[in-house]
Amino acid sequence: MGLPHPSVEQLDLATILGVLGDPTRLGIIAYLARDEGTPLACGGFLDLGSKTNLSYHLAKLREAGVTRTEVAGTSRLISLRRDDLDRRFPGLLDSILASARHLPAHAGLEAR
Amino acid sequence: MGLPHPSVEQLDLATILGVLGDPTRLGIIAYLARDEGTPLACGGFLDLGSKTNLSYHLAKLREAGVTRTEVAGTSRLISLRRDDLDRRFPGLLDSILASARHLPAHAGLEAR
DNA sequence: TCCTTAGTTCAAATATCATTGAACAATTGA
DNA sequence: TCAATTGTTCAATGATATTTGAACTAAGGA
Repeated sequence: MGLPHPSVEQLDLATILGVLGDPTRLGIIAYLARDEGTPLACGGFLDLGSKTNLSYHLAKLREAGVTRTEVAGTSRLISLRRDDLDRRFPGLLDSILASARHLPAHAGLEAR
Repeated sequence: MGLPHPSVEQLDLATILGVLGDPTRLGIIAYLARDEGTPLACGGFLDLGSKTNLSYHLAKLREAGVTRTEVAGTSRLISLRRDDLDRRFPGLLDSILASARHLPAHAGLEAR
């Protein structure tokens, strides 16, 4: 049984910007953007916060329509809603990801 | 005596996105983008909120580095920090403004 | 069946945000 | 000087947001 996701028409710019205005959540989408082909399980973000806290932030991202969450056994596979976001807000995701690339948090990621 | 503004190096992506994740503030920058050549006084935003409330939101935008506020007599002239934002976060402002253009709030503006 | 793994939900505590009206300050024009 | 115009500051209020640990659920494997 899938989790609730907003439709493309329901995507709201203020909501999306508000949700992305947080270092943890920017970190999450930076991780996801590293290889958009492979969805990540929640555990993949564990160095960004506690399990409970990540559950909270990942729900925010999903509810805002930034990410898609698929249930796979006991795991949740998280991916960026790239197509939907690009259709609704062209260029927005890319400019945010490019800007996030210069973030200290992401500089850390680069070193892995 | 000028008001405090963050330097270009101090511009923070999460802070900027957070500040723009609000309908009133998105409305303000949409107004400003209508004619970037002419700064607007606070009074120009009065249909977006009360005087007091606008003072609050305009301070948020200035403190995040989104807008510049120049003192001119009893007025404050507000403008977008287009150059600084483009230098630090290329394409970000434009994609947000383009996305904001499809907002209901901005549809109202179009009719003026 | 029993245990482990992977996440969620809940309640509580704290912090931050948004909005308002009243009072205030500074500039300008009569 | 007086009064009007433009905004800011303050205090109070109510609404959201963030974080935590404990308890919980659901799926998989031994």
